[in-house]
Amino acid sequence: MSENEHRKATIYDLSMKSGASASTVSAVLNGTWQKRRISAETARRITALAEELKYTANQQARALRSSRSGLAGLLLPVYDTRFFSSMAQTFEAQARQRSLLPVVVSGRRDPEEERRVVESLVAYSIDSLFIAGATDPDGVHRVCAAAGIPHVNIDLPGELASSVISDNRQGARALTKAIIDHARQGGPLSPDDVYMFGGRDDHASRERVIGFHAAKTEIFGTASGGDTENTGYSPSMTALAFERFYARHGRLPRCFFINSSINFEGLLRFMGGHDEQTFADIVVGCFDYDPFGSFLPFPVYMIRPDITKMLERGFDLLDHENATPHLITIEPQLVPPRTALKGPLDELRDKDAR
Amino acid sequence: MSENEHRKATIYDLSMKSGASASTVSAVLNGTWQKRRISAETARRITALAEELKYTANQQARALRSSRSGLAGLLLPVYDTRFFSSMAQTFEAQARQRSLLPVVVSGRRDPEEERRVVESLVAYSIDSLFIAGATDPDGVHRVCAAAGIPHVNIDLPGELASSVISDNRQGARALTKAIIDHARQGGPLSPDDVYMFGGRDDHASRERVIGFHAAKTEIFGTASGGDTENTGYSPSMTALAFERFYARHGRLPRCFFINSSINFEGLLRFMGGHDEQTFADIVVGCFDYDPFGSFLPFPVYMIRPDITKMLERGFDLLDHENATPHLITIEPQLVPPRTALKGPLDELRDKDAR
DNA sequence: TTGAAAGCGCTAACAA
DNA sequence: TTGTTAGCGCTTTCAA
Repeated sequence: MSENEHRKATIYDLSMKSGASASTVSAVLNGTWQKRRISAETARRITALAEELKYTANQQARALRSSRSGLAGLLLPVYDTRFFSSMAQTFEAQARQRSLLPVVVSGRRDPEEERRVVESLVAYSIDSLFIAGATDPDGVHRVCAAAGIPHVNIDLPGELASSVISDNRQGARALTKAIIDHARQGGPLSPDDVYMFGGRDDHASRERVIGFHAAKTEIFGTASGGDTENTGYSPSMTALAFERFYARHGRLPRCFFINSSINFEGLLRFMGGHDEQTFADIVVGCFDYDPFGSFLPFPVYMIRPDITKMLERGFDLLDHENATPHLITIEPQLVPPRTALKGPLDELRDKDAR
Repeated sequence: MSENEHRKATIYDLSMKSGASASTVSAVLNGTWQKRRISAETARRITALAEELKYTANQQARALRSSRSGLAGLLLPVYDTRFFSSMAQTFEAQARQRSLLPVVVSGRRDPEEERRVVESLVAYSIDSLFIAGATDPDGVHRVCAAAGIPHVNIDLPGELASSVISDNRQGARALTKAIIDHARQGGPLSPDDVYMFGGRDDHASRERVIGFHAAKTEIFGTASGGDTENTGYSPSMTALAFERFYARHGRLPRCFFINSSINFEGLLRFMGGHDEQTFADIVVGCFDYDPFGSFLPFPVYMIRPDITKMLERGFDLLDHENATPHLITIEPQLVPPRTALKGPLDELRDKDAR
């Protein structure tokens, strides 16, 4: 404590001390002074004074008056997944580059909660909203539209606003081919050896199922039925699905595709109850990237969506204000087993090592 | 599009339509109406009208007037680690319970950046700040103090403000004992077989080193020297440390303690370049929790800090406004290998499975 | 090249 | 029990 906790300086303080009017001070400090033909000398004086008094503008006042808050929102389902936390990280960097303050919130895959948290953002008049992985993007769209807030969907498309998504179908196809090819090296494989677990009835999952079947058909000439199990985005339901399969067949499928890292956690739970034997000859694909997944005791192929590019396109869309909703598709990356990719923070972390 | 994008309703709109004055409307809508002795009937009428017009208060105006913004800040080093993303998730829940809007920012372990991002929060007059894992908590403290913003340190203590931290020393001691006990089951072990990698010269790392040596001394009677390697919080530096060790000894240590999941990623990178033989008989401890880490092809013990409790104590401290800085220590949890703990979101995810 | 003045939407004395 | 009034700190015409 002991610090000088005096009120923050305002433009009126600067106005007093500089002899200039408050409006002049305001113009100098928010960069519009050239336009207002204020002399460079005056500007310099005021800037120097501002620095000396450590002036920073009150954003609430600015927002109230100009009705632009300088806040950019990102709606996530959850944070604690590699995919979404990377997205938060990347979003923060990109928002700051545009001198916006990022506000990240999570809707917990509950349409009600999604609406509530977005309304809490709307109450702060955020300037724009990125909707990532919402259960009900169109519901969220409606609350944004009612408040006149520009918004884009990221990773999961909506009908009513522009969207930037991963190429789920091609990604799933490539992933499926990769695990089948790998599994075949261990001996002949039939379509019945190739399963898919996780996901639910959303756009991404549907596209991935299509890609999954496309790859099976290309390779085997047929896709066999009953080879996908919809478990929602739930670790425990996914674990149960594995238990059921195991109880029925006395083994896991030779080769399977897991819909996301959240579902992958279901496999981890299953692993907790079974010995290493059980996993001796399986080959797994996961439509998500987590560096730890890559080093499990069996081969794991993963798909990493290109988050940086998705967000960049999202900002582009907001800048250009299209009349009709656009759909932009971004190619994801296939990550082979035992690969530790560098993240967006790697240079930071490295720089940081003393 | 096509939506009715009309201006949001204000208390004046409600005042007009209800016949009551703006201040009455305001009092009703912000809950102070009992105190102002406004009749229940009036309150009811106005509330109903507000609902009908979907009124929500303009938080900027409220903040400007009342100088309380309703924003609660959390400063993290990075998001994309299980520990910090769980913290963000838990923080959001707890902030919302107190009807605050959580704003999470990352300082990237750079004192400069930390100050900058905190200043950006101060510009929005956040009501309080949680400082988690800052490189320079006291620097951040100074900018908060200058602006009169209440703040607490979480997980890493500061000298100048109250702090809630994990019991790093006892946690490290328990972790070290656990890995030594486990490794001894595979044959006799000498103190030279037990190493520590990662961390740097901060409070947490120092405490962990003390706990690490305490455990070794308790078990072996001596701690041997040169058994810790400071790599910073950098995956690549940690990977290099493993490479160096391997080059010198032709193997990894039988038993080692990794300071955090970020350093653990260094081991993953090392794994990418070496075959499974190399990891056949090692036992690893990690002072951090990641569900994937638990299922690597060798035993991994982990320590999970009790994030929920740390944040709760943090909010308590802010509520009670102590004059002198307090230090609160929270016991972390030891997680044995092949354990998939449930997270704070588990019920949500499960509920979610259809 | 600059200043005066109005007002963004809300809260909180103070009056009535 | 309710209304009037004066700002919070800023932006933005409009006038000088």
